[in-house]
Amino acid sequence: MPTPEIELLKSRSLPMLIEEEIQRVILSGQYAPGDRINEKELTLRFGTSRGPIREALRSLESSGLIEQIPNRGVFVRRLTPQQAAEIYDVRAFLFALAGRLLAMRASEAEIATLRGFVTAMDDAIAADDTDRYLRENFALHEFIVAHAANPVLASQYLSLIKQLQLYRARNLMLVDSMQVSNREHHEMVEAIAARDPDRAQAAHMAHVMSAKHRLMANAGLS
Amino acid sequence: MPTPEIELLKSRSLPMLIEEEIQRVILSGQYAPGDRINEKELTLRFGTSRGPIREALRSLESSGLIEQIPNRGVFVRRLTPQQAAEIYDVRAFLFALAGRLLAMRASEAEIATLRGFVTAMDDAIAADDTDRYLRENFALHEFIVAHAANPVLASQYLSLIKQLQLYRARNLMLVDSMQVSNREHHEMVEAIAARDPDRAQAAHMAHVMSAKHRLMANAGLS
DNA sequence: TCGAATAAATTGTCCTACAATCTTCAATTG
DNA sequence: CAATTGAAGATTGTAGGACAATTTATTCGA
Repeated sequence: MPTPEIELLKSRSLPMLIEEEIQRVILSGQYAPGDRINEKELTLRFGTSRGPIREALRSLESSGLIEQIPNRGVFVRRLTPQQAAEIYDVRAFLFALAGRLLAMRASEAEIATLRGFVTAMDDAIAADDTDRYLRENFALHEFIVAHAANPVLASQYLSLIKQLQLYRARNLMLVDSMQVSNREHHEMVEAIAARDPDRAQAAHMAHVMSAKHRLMANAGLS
Repeated sequence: MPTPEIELLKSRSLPMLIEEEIQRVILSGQYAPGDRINEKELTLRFGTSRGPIREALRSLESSGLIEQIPNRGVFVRRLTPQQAAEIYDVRAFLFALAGRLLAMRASEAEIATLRGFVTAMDDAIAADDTDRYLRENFALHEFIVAHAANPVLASQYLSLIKQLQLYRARNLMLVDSMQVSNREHHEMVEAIAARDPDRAQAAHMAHVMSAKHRLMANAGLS
């Protein structure tokens, strides 16, 4: 009886829609890390039977957002600082590859777009608009990865990003780190504009590692 | 009468076992890329109902071994040379990270093991024993990734390796390329032994890119 | 032989059922 | 009173039947 909103299927299968919705709920924080996810509750929420629900959960498991414990159910994954650090290392290398690839193939239009993001972030910093900064920041990163023309890379990178969202060290971006961060963005984009793969690769990797260190420092780690 | 199979069920769920078995069948080539996978056939093969089968297939889909087409079923994924090349690029960067991490933390015992692999491969080349070379080669790569102490890295790397196995360009290793390849292994291992992260990183990346180029050349591409 | 009509097979989903296991919570015991 | 036990109750894991929607195979007619 509930949720008639999921009538848009036909293109995507029901488990896929359910998967996306559960993912959305997890990433939005409605389900917190460690929370148990109840199948019956989901059948009520979506108005489907357990079959599609269980299929969706299987899919989510391989994406690293939930953990399945036999006979006990599925739980929203809980990331340790250690695990977050490991993800950052992998992310740095993937992002470095994205930067290198983009530097080798970026069009003038793409470069203009990239510069637009950086300028927008400069504006956001000047206006002390953290929300806007974060939005533009995410858009820049996503743009770079999406335009590197390597779907495998994009898929693995996005998977890591999602997992990192489980690690809410509630690190409120300080104006200070926004400035540092955007200086790094500037170097990344200029390296791409210069069509210098090595420089771009280094800049992209340095940027993620720098973000990692900022986060770890924030969390009181090394 | 505790059969081993029942014991396995304690630790791993039925869909997981099914998933592993299907994966084994795919990687062994029994199911070829493009083949359709029939649910009913699988229920007969495994003696289970469709539920666990479908769950296993969902899991396999996110691992990139199969593709799901709505209302048509699941098919063993078919990789284009282009896609294989993309996977190689990502693999190169992940492997570079593995090399770097291992160079920073390898124990004397680990280094000895690594040298053992390289020596074994030299022997295999001398004996023109391709099978043994391939076995040791796989073991070396796996060892490096497993001992880099980054589970996220290991998991993504292994996922790529599995996908690459779908791309059977039947590139029979030539003695020639075995020699080149093992020279690269030597440099990788010595860089690790020297605890030189930058050198190890470069050597590992170069090795994978070199393998990529050998494969692409074999396949008649650039 | 070709194409259309028909039959068969397959997927996607729901439902009910039930054993195995986990969780809860109250009664019992030390 | 705290800790333990143990019986309900809940939940997961799996089976199996059912059926609409869709795809694939087959047959038949032109």
